[in-house]
Amino acid sequence: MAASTSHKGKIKEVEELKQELERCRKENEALQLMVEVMTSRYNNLQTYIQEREQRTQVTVANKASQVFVKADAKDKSLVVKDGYQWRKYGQKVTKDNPSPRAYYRCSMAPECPVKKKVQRCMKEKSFVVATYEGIHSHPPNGSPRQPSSSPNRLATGFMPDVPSQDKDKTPFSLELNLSGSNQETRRPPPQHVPENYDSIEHRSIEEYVASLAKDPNFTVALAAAIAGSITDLAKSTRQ
DNA sequence: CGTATTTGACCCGCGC
DNA sequence: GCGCGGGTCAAATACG
Repeated sequence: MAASTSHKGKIKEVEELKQELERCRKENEALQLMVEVMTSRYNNLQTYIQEREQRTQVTVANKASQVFVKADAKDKSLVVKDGYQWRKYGQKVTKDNPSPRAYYRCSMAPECPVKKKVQRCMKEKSFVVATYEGIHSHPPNGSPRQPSSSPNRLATGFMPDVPSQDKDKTPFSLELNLSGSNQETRRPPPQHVPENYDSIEHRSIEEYVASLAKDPNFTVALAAAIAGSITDLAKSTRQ
């Protein structure tokens, strides 16, 4: 009867494997559903943001946006990888911060009016603060010094961002739009968005991050970002 | 040699 | 008017 028990054992093993397979299949389905829901939400958010940007492009053109970038405290270069090419045209030591402030102009297109100021955060030396002014008249990461061939690009404008290929190089970045008081067309800023740079400087980053985590809007945006990453990952694994 | 960066000089707005 | 501070210019320098 040894052959019979061995046969039964094999059958049991197969059953167990089948169950395991079924369990994995269900888990996979659940995950796929989750990814689909998150992708859908992400797309909705993207569409919403694009519509808003188009509606407020005139006011946005005059607003500065600040980006916090995590950088090595020992690294003095103040380089912020944001997908654009910048030409340094000045450096100043300001009164309120011992670290020098660097002034850059966008060099990807000669007519591009965008400028940025980069300065190491006084309290958190592992962060640098980049302040962007204006809207790019060309796409990011294009061929250098090539003016945009499409005039429609001028109307839409390009806000500073961190392109996917540079995300690995930039451990952390956080974009803030410095909204003025006369912006009826824009949603009122959430509690965690400070009015100006000074208010960021005078609070600790940890405190700021903690307040971010409590904000439901930020949680939604974070979920969307994660969904985007998952979608990208799923695409790359399929290839 | 062409291009990018550095850095002191200069300009301009603001407060006193 | 003067001084101060932030922003920009431009000659000198560095670099590939």
